[in-house]
Amino acid sequence: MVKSPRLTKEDWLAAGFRALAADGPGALRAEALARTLKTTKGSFYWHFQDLPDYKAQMLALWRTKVATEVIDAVAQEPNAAAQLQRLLARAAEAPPDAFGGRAIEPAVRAWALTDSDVSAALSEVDAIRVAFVAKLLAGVGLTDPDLPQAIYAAYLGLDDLTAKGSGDIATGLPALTRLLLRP
Amino acid sequence: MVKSPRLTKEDWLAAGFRALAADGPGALRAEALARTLKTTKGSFYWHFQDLPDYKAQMLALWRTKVATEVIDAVAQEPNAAAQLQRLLARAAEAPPDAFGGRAIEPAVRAWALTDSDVSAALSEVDAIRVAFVAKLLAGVGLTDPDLPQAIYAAYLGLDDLTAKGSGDIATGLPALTRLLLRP
DNA sequence: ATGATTCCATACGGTAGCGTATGTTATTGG
DNA sequence: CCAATAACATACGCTACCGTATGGAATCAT
Repeated sequence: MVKSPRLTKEDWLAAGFRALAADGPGALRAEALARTLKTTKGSFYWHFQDLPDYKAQMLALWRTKVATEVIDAVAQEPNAAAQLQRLLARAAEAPPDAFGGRAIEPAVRAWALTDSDVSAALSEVDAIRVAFVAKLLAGVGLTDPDLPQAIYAAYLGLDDLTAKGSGDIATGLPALTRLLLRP
Repeated sequence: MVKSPRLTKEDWLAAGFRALAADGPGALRAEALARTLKTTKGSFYWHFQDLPDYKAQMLALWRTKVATEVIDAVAQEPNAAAQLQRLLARAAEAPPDAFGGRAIEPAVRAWALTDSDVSAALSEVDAIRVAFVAKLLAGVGLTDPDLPQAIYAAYLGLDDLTAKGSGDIATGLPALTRLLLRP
């Protein structure tokens, strides 16, 4: 299954996410991306107006992907307790390295440090996730208003700890799970 | 107290940390830093051999600063329980914006994504801190081997949540404290 | 003071990337 | 098969930065 030599907009965006995950936001350059795609920036500037336009489309794509990603993944579980366990177990897994997976989240967070649009989108995503965790916790009787943020912060921090490629997968969240679900 | 127009190596390094915190690792450029210091890169290349040398010195300085920073801050407390509470309370505070403070930690972590030396130093620092938290937790009878990593991850994640300058200080760790210290 | 040394300014060549302009090939509709 | 258009290649001027080289100013030792 050889790919067509013609590239789509989505090919460029996917390459952007790979570059972002591998080398950070500084790797989002037209000519560098063109080299990895074995083409030239003539293609880039046909599909996109300029770099800001390209980055905005990357951000929009990421934004829609992550909006419901985690929520959908646990929605199949029957009740809040099971959903919560599923969520925390998921957090302890090795992140999938595909685009949109958790592997690029630290890179997006790094990106947000220098781009206010990314920062705003990230704040939205964080708020959505914290609210979701709060709902699950309330379902098992934990109503401390600060707890959802703490749980979500642990989720983010474990991403940080594993993103450095130290090899070993962080195993902290099961410990939190035990702590939370004890009666 | 007007500063001397002559700059020291430390002035350059401090400017680097300000730039890193404000604009990310991509801001560590000789000429850009020179502009903020109202001088020229002639000074930079007198104090430092080149950019890699400069970055290595920044990293070494940060590395020594953070090695004992948090540990010293809580060492004055008499026992493990008090030290633990002090640590978690500290984590919930607004980070000091001075150099070496927690404000630059997300930036250093972003920096680590594209620099393996930074990544290695960060792994060391993480390991030291996790070990310290483990000691404190053991002092209050919590010996779950995964728990220190979870607590530290929450600490990191709260930095992420506040680093975006959303204004409101994260208040999640007190919730974790209550959860941990209940009998 | 003055000579030596430290510190900084300026000019230079080289590289890499941006965005545009324009030419060239590939694909499609009729 | 052949326009028409979509997709890409190439060349260009521009800017920003790197690292060096060298001259000049500030500071210090004696």
